[in-house]
Amino acid sequence: MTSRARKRRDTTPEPGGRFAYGRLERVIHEKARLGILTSLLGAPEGLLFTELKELCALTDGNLSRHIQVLQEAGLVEVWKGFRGNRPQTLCRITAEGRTRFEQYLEELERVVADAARAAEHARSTAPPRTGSPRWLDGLSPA
Amino acid sequence: MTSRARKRRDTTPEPGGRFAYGRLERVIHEKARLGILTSLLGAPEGLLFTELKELCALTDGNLSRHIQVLQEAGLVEVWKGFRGNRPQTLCRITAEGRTRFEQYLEELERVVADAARAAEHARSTAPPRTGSPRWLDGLSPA
DNA sequence: GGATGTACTTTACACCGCAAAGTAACTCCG
DNA sequence: CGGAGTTACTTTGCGGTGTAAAGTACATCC
Repeated sequence: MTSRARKRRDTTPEPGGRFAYGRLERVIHEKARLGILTSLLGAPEGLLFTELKELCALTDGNLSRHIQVLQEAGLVEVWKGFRGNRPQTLCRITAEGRTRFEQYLEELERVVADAARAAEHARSTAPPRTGSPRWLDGLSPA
Repeated sequence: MTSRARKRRDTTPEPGGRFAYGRLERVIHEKARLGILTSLLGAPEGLLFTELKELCALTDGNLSRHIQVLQEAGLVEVWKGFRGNRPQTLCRITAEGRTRFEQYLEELERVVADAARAAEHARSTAPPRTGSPRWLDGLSPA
């Protein structure tokens, strides 16, 4: 049932693939942003720019940019105001942000579980292999 | 104890930070590569290019590039040879690759655990908040 | 023999994380 | 008062990179 009449070359992968992890949203799947979202998940009342900066050990510019991205993606809301006379930015995860992050986390758990299963499987079937595989005709190490 | 004599501006974050996740290696922390490494973890004897392509639902070019990156990082070995008269590429995770990936996975578990804790904490303390936070003087939604 | 398929590699580019520099307003000190 | 330093950010610049598209080389089918 491979469709006939593909005009030009088309290497589009069939969806699926046991280890494709398509649900790992790009916007979320990022070191720094993972930290930010995790922090915010635990603080429904929101966190200040400075608090986030500390928690995630980010530079100002870095954090600024990531917040902007998360905001544009609709994952967080940003409130700008003043505390006394200094500017203060408050970030809060949105309802949508929470659900999307939770979906992402489910997929992450799947990664961890798959890896654990894989490691287990490998350990139980074959002793850790070294040396060259011999079932290839002409073989070269790189 | 903040060091005196910082000549110019320096926003370098102190290492640490509860949600910094510094152990999430860049090379590994990538959707596609996560799939590849997980696949390889479960197959100590290695996997063929085509098998990986299927498993991870990647295009040829894409997979080629990622394998190259992983190889340059020392995480996988690549063997090139022929099966019959067609070229066949075999990838195998290296010993170092396995340990680095396992370290990465530990950090990933930490992310998941932290997020779970955060969600739990949020649920138990405050009812999900909506509306504007009122403890900022001049507030504006964006 | 050329059209199509397999098994890749190479190229091209748009996007993006991150550090450094910039802005603006306040505070401290001599 | 002035300027040096701090806070709380935003903007800019650039080097790195994921991905689609095109390219290569060989084999097979009609």
